[in-house]
Amino acid sequence: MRRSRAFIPTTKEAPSDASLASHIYLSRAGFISQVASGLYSYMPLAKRVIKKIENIINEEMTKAGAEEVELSFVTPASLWQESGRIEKFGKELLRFRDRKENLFVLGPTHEEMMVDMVRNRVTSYKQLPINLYQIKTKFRDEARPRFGLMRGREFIMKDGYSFHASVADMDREFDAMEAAYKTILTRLGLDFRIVEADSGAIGGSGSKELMVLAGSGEDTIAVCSKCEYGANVEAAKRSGRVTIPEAPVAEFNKFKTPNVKSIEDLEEFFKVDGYYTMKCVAKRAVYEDDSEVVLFFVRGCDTLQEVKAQNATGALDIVDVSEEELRELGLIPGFIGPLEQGCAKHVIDIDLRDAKSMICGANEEEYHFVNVDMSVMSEAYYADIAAVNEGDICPYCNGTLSFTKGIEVGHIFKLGTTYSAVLKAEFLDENGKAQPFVMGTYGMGVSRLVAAVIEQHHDDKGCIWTKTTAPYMVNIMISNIKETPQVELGEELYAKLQAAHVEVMLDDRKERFGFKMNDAELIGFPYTIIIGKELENGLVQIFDRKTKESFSVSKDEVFSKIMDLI
RNA sequence: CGGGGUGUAGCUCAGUAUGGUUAGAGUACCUGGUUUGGGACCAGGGGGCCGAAGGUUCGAGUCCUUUCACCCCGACCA
Repeated sequence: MRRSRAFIPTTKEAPSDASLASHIYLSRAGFISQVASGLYSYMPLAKRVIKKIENIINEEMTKAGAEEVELSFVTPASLWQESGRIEKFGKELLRFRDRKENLFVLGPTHEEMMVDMVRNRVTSYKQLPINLYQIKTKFRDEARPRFGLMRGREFIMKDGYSFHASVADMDREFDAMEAAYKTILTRLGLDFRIVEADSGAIGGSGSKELMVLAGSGEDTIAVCSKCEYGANVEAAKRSGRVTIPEAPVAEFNKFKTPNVKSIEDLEEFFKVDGYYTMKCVAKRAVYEDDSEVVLFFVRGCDTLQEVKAQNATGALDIVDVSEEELRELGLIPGFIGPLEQGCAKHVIDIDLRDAKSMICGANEEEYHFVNVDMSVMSEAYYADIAAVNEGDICPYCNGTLSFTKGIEVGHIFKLGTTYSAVLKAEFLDENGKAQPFVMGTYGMGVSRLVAAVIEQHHDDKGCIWTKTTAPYMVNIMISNIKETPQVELGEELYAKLQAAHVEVMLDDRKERFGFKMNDAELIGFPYTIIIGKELENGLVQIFDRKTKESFSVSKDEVFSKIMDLI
């Protein structure tokens, strides 16, 4: 492509509302154009990058035995009513009616559509397994879209669904998809981690997220210093802590503790480590038809992980409760403990099972119990509800956990029969018995990947595309188009590289050197061939965007040199 | 969905407290000229329903009411 003919509207200034590097540079370099909140148009450069990513996904999916399909974007609301998700998704589903007043939904994900396509067509275990995927625009009417392509309302996603006759076969496919996703992200040139994730209300026996590591990521993930373990903090586990403080020595007793309400007060009052105190976090668990107050107990040095807490109760949502509500139930905020207290349901963190030497509220104004032995509460409901801390011990080895930020670019689920059962998608097994399909689902955010590449690969000058994602591999810059020899060499190289199937841009604009260089750095071509002053000595320069270094080569060798580099 | 903020030239923004000729700057764009290794310089030029609707007033970008859009924090995000 000739730069003089290309539609690449670069600007010196970023949109005032852009804060993330990917948003700023993709806007400034003329990749994307915002049209409304969470809606972006892809200009030529972005379109090229998207195609590259899609091609890599297609290649790896094909290798893994998956078949590409395309489901309609507009989906009948009746399918969503059938699965029950029309309520669950709520306002995120954009609904509208056609001229015949039939209700439709813009597809935010396509489990229902895919199941609908397969059910009654695949009817025997002999036809299984199958794995179908598509790469398509999705629409979720997010309450608050933000960060450019990172969290748009309309976005491109690869979504795949596999159908199996057994859980074991689904597990096999799940592992194969994980491996394929690993290959895809590696080929894209990304530094990533596959982590264990919260499966959420949708259930299923397991899920993993693919996290591109970047400081600007919205998710916090815990990673092990020694082994491969990584998990979203919403799901991270631990096996304990490195050092356990010395236990306080005391007899079981009820102590008067005036004005000692917070954990800090307790630690100060008894001169004891927070490890031996018990914190109560009261929440209201909201279910489909009713709600109740639930008391969550964790060690004073821990914090409640709300996603885990929600999962432990099976609630649809958990919300804060006021002190007044607690008092109405007969609870005394600041002095709530698990002993001798039956006002509300308890969930106790597993780390407190059989804990000794604990201090907890006595459910009486200004009193705490000391030297509590939790083994007396062995019948209580224990669950993993505490957030892991940096420095906690890995659940699989003796390494320690540390936190890092990640961008979720993929999520793979073992769905099981969640959808097939409710949508009555069944096959006949070897015994002629009807069984719902066992399913897996595999998502990857294509447009989010575009942003993720830049979040991980940029500098203060602009984008630094990896070789497999770059919209053009080589940029030929003619420093001064009034110098005929420069133009001639530029044209010659341009023709030669095109003939060699290299994606090449020829910057033939009547602009000054500095202007064109800044432009090239902003766009982020991996290599720029600078044809300029040194041509008098038979030399041109090759500029490497990643290292920002350039070196001279003779004009006769530049073609073979660039072919070596790419 | 709660709280806050902003809408003026393609873009980034002044101007609005205290209403007053023809609404400004930088940048981008067009013309001509000089430049040509890190976003050049000079001269000339085009470009605005001041988000929208209604109101107050002799007079509204500015004051009042309504509304829409966009952004930020939070909640939400299988």
